[in-house]
Amino acid sequence: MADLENKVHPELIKKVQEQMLVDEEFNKLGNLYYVFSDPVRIKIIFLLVISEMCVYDISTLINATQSNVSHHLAILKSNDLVSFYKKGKQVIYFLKDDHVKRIFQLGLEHIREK
Amino acid sequence: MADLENKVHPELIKKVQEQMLVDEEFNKLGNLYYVFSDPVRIKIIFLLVISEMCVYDISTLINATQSNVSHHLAILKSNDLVSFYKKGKQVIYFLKDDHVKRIFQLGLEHIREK
DNA sequence: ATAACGTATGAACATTTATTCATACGTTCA
DNA sequence: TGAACGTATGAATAAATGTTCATACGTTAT
Repeated sequence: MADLENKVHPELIKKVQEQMLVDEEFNKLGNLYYVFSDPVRIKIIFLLVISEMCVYDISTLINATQSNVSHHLAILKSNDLVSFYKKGKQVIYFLKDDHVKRIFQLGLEHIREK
Repeated sequence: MADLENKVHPELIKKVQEQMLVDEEFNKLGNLYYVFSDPVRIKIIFLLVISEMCVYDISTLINATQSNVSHHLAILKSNDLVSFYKKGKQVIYFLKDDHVKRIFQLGLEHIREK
C-alpha cells in the first residue's frame, strides 16, 4: 500500500474533482469580485448601497472626476451590478441585486474584525 | 427656495457623509476583493473551502504550475486569507477565516441566479 | 553527504488596468 | 436656436498585474 503521507493525496483529489466547477464559473466569479476590487468602485458601491444616486452626486461624494466615475459606472453596468434610469439631464444609478449589498457588507465585517 | 430636482442633492449628500467610511477602509475592502478577482486565486479559494491542501495537490487540481500557485498563495497569505503549516516536505494551506468561505458562496449564488 | 522532492522567490516580459484630457452626446431652458 | 448642464466615450499614458523561467531553499531518505 502506497505511503499516502508522502505523495499526492489521491482520495482528496478524487473528492474535489467530483465537485469541481467549470472554468466559465470561475471566470464569472473572478469578474464579479474584480468589480469590487478597485477603491473608486467600492466607494460607488458603498454609496449605492445607501441610495440610488446621480453621477454628479457620486463624483462629489467620493472626490473623483465625473469622467472617472462614468468609466467606473460603465464597468459596474457591463458586469450587471447596476442599472439606471434617466431623470431630465441626470442619470440615476442603482444596485440591481441584493447580493451586491450582502457581499459588500460581509467584506466590511471581515476587514473590521480583529 | 432652490429647485433641488435640477441641482446636486444636498440632503442626500449630507446623509451619506454622516456614514462615510474612511479611505483606509475602502482600500482594505479593495484589497480583500482583489484577492478574489483572479481565476487562479478563486480556484484556490474554492479548493480550500473544501479542505486544507498542499501546494502540489492544488497545482494538480487546477492545472497550474507549482510556481504560479506558489505566487498566488503568497498573495492570499499576505492578505491574511490563508495560513499554513508544514508536514514534512509539504506545506499545507488552509483558510484562516470563515468570512472567506461565505464571500465565496455569496458570489457563487450571485452568478448562478438568473 | 548527496540526491530527490516539495515549495518559494526573483527577474523579465506581455497584458491589463486606472486615470486624465479632450470632446461628443442628449436634455432643458432661455 | 443656442447656451448651459449632466453624462458618456475614446485615446493616450503610466502603473499594476499575471505568467513563465531559472534557481534557491528546506526536508527526507539513501
